[in-house]
Amino acid sequence: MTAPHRRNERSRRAILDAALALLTETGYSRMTIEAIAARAGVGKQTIYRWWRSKGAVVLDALVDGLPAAAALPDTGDIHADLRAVIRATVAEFADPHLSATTRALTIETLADAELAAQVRDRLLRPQLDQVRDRLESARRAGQIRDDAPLDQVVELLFGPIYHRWLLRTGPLTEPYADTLVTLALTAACQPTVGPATERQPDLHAE
Amino acid sequence: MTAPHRRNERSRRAILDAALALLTETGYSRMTIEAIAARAGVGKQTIYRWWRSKGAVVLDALVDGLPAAAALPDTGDIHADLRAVIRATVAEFADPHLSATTRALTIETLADAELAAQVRDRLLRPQLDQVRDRLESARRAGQIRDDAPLDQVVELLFGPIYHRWLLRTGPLTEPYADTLVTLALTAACQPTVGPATERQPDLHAE
Amino acid sequence: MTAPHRRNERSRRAILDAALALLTETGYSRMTIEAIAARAGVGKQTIYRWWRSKGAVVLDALVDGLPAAAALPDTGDIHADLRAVIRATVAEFADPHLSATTRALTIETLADAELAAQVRDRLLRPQLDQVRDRLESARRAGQIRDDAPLDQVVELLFGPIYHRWLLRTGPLTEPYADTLVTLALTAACQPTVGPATERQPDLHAE
Amino acid sequence: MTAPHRRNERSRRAILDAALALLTETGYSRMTIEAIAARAGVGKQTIYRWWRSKGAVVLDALVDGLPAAAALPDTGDIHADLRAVIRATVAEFADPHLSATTRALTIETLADAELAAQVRDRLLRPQLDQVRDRLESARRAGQIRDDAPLDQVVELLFGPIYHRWLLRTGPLTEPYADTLVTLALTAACQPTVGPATERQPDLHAE
DNA sequence: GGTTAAGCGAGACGGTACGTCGAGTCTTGAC
DNA sequence: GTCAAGACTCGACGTACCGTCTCGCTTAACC
Repeated sequence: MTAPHRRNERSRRAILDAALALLTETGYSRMTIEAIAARAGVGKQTIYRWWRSKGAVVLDALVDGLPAAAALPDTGDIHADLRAVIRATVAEFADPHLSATTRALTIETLADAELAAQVRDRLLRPQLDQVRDRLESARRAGQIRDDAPLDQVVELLFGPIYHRWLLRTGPLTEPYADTLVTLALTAACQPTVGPATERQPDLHAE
Repeated sequence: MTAPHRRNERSRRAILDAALALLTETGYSRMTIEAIAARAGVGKQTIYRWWRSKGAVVLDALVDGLPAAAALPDTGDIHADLRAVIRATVAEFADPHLSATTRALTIETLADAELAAQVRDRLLRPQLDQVRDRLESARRAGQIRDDAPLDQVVELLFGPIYHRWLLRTGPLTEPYADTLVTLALTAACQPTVGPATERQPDLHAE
Repeated sequence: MTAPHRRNERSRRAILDAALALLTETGYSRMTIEAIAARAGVGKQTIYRWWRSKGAVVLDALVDGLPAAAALPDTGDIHADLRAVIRATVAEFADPHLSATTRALTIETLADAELAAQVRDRLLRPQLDQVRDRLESARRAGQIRDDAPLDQVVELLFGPIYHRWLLRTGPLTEPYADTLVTLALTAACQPTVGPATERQPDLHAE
Repeated sequence: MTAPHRRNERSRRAILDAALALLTETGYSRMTIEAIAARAGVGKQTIYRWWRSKGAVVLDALVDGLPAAAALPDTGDIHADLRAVIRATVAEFADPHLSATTRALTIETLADAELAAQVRDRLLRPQLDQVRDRLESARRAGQIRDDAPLDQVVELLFGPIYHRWLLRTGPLTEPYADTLVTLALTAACQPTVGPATERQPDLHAE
């Protein structure tokens, strides 16, 4: 691979900025590499040299514009803490503007496994891990079952949101968020019903 | 709209067949209207005359090849019944071949709200409703809480599967399916934890 | 090949006109297919569909704009008649504008044998044949040697002009033209000097 | 200009060799500066620093590989001496390999007047001058007319060859060469026909 | 003999044009 | 009026080279 120290930082910035601007102005699918290059005052080749696809550029642009993930607040009240973050997440997905970008990027990931991994690890994992960490702290505090599969509880929270957003099967509102948190926590706190199931491997075990 | 009684059934079939074939052969995103027309031995116009987009053709092709949804078996054991259907669903998503098609359609869904509604109502809703109906029967049998929000419980089952499939955050296995069913049923059966939340409107109330 | 009756005459004309215009405005080498298409209000594909190269378009444009070759005037005075046509030819090559186009097309023919044949047969041969015909008439009138190789005499007239034009070894003026005609006719009229040479085959013999 | 004493001879050689190799391998028009640089293991800038264009490089490469021009043999028989050199010239143009190179350089010549002058003076003039010198000697020996325009006689010999080669209007054979010599010498030896023409300035008069 | 500016390889850069692809529209004749 | 066929305009694709521009490194000339 090319030594990255030769890379022109000014161009890199211009491209990411242009991508972000076009993303909000014209939407992902109507945005073209050619337009990004023109807007950034850059040759197309310079984009192709450093990124594999439109999706990769947008991903970089988004990650680049994101604040570093801080830990979730831990008030000691797991229910309240989760409600806050899930409400925020639901609101984000409900916002047509933010939603459009996510939607667009999701499309790209469906067709490009490499990109999907990047999106997952650089954009989403941090958010999921925040919640997981908060749940772990709650478990240590005895607020949720010892054998609760934390990863799946996290998915219990985010999965339905994605589902509803993706398939538009219902509104994304605050009461919805609250019910969701309650359901997930009930599943995580109460003793399980039904036959015992094999313990799921913890994806985060080191 | 053009009167459909003039429509050439032979062409319609050829187009849907070609679409299905190309879908599995070349994948959704590399498949073009032009290719469908060529493969079907049909003028491009004939496709544009009857369908709004590539996604619409594919949707028709898929729905066309699908069996009508029958009701889920009801053995009286809600846990066992759900486990069966969720295991099947997880297996379907884990299968690379079936998964490719779903993936394809999901892409289009993301970019086209009109199509999304069609996919949701013609392809997915029947499946979700089967599960919802089974849950309703369980509620009547007193096996789950009276005030459990059935729609959200359904999403508690399917959301995480979509999420894990979409983001590839973990394997889609049988034990995973079983744990998922247990968690969802726990949430639906056990008394809720945390503060009371506003009752969600039932999406199916008439 | 595609049935030509489907071809859009309006586009064809627009392309040839645009090519001719650009040829005189910007010169051959700075003229691009893209510019022709834009100027003609035509998709690039339409040019690529019907022509193999820029040179082919220009050739068509030139041939298209040319009057049908009439026979040279025959006053009975071969010397005067040739002087007229050779003076005109020399003037044409001396004109920077006309010359530029010829020069450009010649470049193209050097790299493309197919095109070269077209240029030779459709653009140049008619002109050469006019002169040859006039020489033949002079031979019949007993004004030049019976065994004079007419094709080579024609080349004796045009070859040096091309040479001088191509290599810029000297000015292209009227006196030059006149001397050239005199030399060529001397070669054609006077008895040959030196050892007898094998009779060259007449390229036009039927 | 940059002081040439700093110039890296190894690079110069590598570039000229690479140019010559690519010329015969891929042909002039498909050969690029980038390819020459890559092949020579040299930075592009090193080429641009010392040559103005692709043609200039090729010219240098060709001149570099050429023997110095010696005087033509002078047996006293002007016809025999010319026949020898013209036969050789015709053979050279008939050879597809040598011809390709000439063709290549001629292309560039057409588009670049500065280069044309170089080619003319460094490559062609020596050859033409050899013939001219031989003719001059013949004139002194009384073998050709006193007032014969030697420059134009030279062109009478070479022009038709170029013409036939360029336009591919006929074969380049020995008998053709011989006829050509006879015609040119007839024009130069015999009294002129037709009206007297203004004496052409001798291009070589000092 | 050490310093220093040049030439050097490498290759990124902003550009221009390439030739191709597919979109969606339009036209032609056959049925 | 629908169909197969396919030409049309349009716009973007990803690539190839252009000629210019740094970057460090090497090297030869002049102190």
